[in-house]
Amino acid sequence: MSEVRWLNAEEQEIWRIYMTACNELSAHLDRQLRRDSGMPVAYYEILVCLSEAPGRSMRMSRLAELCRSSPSRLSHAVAALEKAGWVSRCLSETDRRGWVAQLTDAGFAALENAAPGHVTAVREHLFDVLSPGQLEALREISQAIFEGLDKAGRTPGPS
Amino acid sequence: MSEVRWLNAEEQEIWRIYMTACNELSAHLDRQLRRDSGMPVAYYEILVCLSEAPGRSMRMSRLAELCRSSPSRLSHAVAALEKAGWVSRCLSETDRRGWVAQLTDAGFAALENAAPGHVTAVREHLFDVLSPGQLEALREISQAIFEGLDKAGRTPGPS
DNA sequence: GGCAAGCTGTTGAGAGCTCAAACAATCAGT
DNA sequence: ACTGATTGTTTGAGCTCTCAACAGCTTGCC
Repeated sequence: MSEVRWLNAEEQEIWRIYMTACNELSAHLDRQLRRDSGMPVAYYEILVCLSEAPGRSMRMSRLAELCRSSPSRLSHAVAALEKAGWVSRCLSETDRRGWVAQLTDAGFAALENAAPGHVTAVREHLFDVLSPGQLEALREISQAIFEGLDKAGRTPGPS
Repeated sequence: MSEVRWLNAEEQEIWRIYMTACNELSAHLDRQLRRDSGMPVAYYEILVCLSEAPGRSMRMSRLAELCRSSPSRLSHAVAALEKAGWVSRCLSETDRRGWVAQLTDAGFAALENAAPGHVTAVREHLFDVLSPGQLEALREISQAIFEGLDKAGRTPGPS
């Protein structure tokens, strides 16, 4: 029940520029991918995960875990990808509750078509504007933030 | 027309952890604000901008600029905020094309109610997990990314 | 004055997300 | 086996965002 520790001007600026840069970068990449390949970044990441899996296929639950997606969100997304002909679904043979998503040939082709533009944009707007030291710092910073969230998530704390 | 410069394993890890940390932090704060105060972060930011403006009111176009929002998005958002009774709109007196959004007393009260929890969450998950040196680095990194995007936006370049 | 061009903001359709609810298959305990 | 809890996934409603199209006002120029 202690007093709120408000942000001073400097802290507000850091907070604001951090969120702005990340959001604008996400938005830029999403527009690029939609325009050039007709898919949002979230769908691209699903296809990438599938393409790297053995047999280009994976259980829905495992896929959701890798993509940091809720089961519901993944279910909707895979339904859309199925409609586009990029993914197919079939019942798991070992556990009849489960479904296995598989990348189709058309899906793999779409991914091969989309990847160069996407990777080029990431390199241009992230790796080309930061020094090696800054990249290492960014990794450590991001890990600290992520671990802080993760810990709080597992231990239902104050916020 | 040169070859694509793919990301190596280390670069992929940095890219991935950066996006994940920022997205998870955003999602965490959005859930907190929705749960405790019934508004998404995007709406909270609109209310903050208005609360700091003279007369707690501002032209829609200026507000969109400050919130880094498209005119359309802001228009939808303010319509929702008006429905909630937190914002009111009236025609500009100087330019009859324009509208002025104003924070209502109920909107100011909602903001006062929401701010402590939000700021506490930001402090807990950002400022409390990073050292002063990391915060300064994060500011510089974010500025570099943002300026890189901004420049590319004004000069229609490769991506 | 009159007209084209530009600015300001809204609207509607559609896409993707979240949340809560549902449902079927499995597991653990008796 | 039977029952209840748990797991894996889907579904539907509602919300917010994007994009493209539109409408009203203003400005500059003849």
